[in-house]
Amino acid sequence: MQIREQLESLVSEALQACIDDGTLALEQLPEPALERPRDEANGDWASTVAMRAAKLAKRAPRDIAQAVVGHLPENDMVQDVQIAGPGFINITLADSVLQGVVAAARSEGADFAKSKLPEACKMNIEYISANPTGPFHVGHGRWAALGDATSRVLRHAGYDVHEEFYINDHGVQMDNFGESVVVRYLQLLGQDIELPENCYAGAYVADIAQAILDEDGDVWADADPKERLENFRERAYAYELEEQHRICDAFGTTFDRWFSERSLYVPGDDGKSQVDHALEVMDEKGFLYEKDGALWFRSTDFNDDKDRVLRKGDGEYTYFMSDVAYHYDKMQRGFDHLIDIWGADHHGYIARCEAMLAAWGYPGALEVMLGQLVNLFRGGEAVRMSKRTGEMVTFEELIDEVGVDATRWQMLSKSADQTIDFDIEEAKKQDNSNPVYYVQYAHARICSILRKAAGEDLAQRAESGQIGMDELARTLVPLDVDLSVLTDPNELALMRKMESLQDFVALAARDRAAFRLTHFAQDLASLFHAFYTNCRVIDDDERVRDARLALCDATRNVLSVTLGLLGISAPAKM
RNA sequence: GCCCUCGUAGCUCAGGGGAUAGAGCGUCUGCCUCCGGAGCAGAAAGCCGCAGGUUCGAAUCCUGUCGAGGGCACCA
Repeated sequence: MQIREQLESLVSEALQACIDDGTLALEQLPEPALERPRDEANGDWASTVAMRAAKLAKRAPRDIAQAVVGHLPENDMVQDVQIAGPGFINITLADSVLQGVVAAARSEGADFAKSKLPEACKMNIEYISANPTGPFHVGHGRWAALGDATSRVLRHAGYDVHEEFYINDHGVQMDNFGESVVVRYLQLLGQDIELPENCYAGAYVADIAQAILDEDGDVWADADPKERLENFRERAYAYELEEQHRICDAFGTTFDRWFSERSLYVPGDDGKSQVDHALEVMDEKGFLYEKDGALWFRSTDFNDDKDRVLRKGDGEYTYFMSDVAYHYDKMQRGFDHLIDIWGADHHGYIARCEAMLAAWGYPGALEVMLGQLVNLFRGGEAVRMSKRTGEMVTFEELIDEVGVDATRWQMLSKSADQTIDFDIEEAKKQDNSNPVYYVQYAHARICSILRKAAGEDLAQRAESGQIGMDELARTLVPLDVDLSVLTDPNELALMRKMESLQDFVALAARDRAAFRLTHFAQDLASLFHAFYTNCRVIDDDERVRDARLALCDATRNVLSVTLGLLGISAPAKM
């Protein structure tokens, strides 16, 4: 059982005892109301039940607190209980409990601070979802970092998470893209034609045209325009999709599925596409109607501002129709909960999407996480990032220049609700102004200490990659080493922080707030550096030395787990 | 006009209805005979945009208001 749960049951027992012997006049057993005090002088955990129950029990909060404390069962894990302020019941854990966390942090490895949920909710999380018509821009980078970290945090908190990338390969933009390549191709052949208004102007389009020219020569110059457009479009599409895969890989973002929008229009075994199926269901329920030659979804029945067009007057389906079919498909696949991550500029699209899920009888199944946009700067000067000007800074250029770890940190260290002003020069700095290196430094420093303590042989084997840091540390200090000498305030503070991670992850998952892990990582690194400064690890006393090495090793793993949840590496050297 | 996000230290931002509102950067003062100084310790710095309300208790919840950004297509 987790520490929190054990404390909750202790407080509940005490409350029940108070009610049973008439000390507290309450009909119902109140919640134990445990929280973590901000100031560690107030203990490791605190219950606010006395203040909460004061009104119902018609007693002063401090009296209630006194009664609860008086009825608290004896328990080895509690070292001290104090009543403070208006009626807080402050609980300090025994050192042995914290020392147990060190042992767990060493033995559980990547699973440390993981939670198991009684029923693992099946979640589908969709993010980035770009048009395959050009390179990712820095905004896509934010969704990549956010979606990836959110997925990792949710998974660590016990959810069953399926990550998905939706390829917008169906609309008119695909033909515009193909047409752009055609124009560049013909220009390369010396033809004097201008790029039409709605075409893509980026230099990458000319690169694709050049590649086709290199491969096929001028055979397309006089080809059938329709055939040429299709050929160029599909080749350009394949090329950009490959690029997007490559960049996601480079950034460390993996998807369980890349879902093609086109596939929604392809008939299945029964001769019907997913679009047909979704329309059928909505028609049966009476949520569709025709007006002005178009097919409409009566989304106003479900809180939308106005009804939405699914099929236009010209017979083409809208982008919204695709999303309807796509989300229908997701629900058909058995997910309990859908998360879509979108930019704040898509805010107006939320209501109609929620409406369609409500129409099918799944109100609340769709959760849209909105992220505010990213503005790019270089040394304080705004940098343009428009896809159409051809003068954009792509996401790939950004991670090449800044690095994956620093880019992820920059994208994740703020709440998704905050606009990011990403300054390339600031993010590039490898000095103390960049917290990602402060955290990584703590990890590298620990590895260095472990290597030093392990002696040349082991250190050599670790550096050549023959053994990992885990194995080195376990060879150096066994997992069941005596930790009872870890009682210095610096040591206790470090252990307390590690103990809090599981709760922290669970809350970050609940609030979809992966960015909080950056703060945890900084706090933990800071506590380690303080411990390191004040407590000599490689001490003459063997018991102290071994216990402290174990503490270092535990911290190393917790830093690694925390950075791992953010998709950031934990280097053994830097 | 309507909808969403933000407004907290000089700057960038945390803050789960609870205790004296925190961190990093910047500024100032100290700390290297010893395990990685990308480090540590300390100081200065705030009517939490403004005004009401709910609550035992509000930076946090509600209403209004001012300011900044984003959005309100038979585009994708």
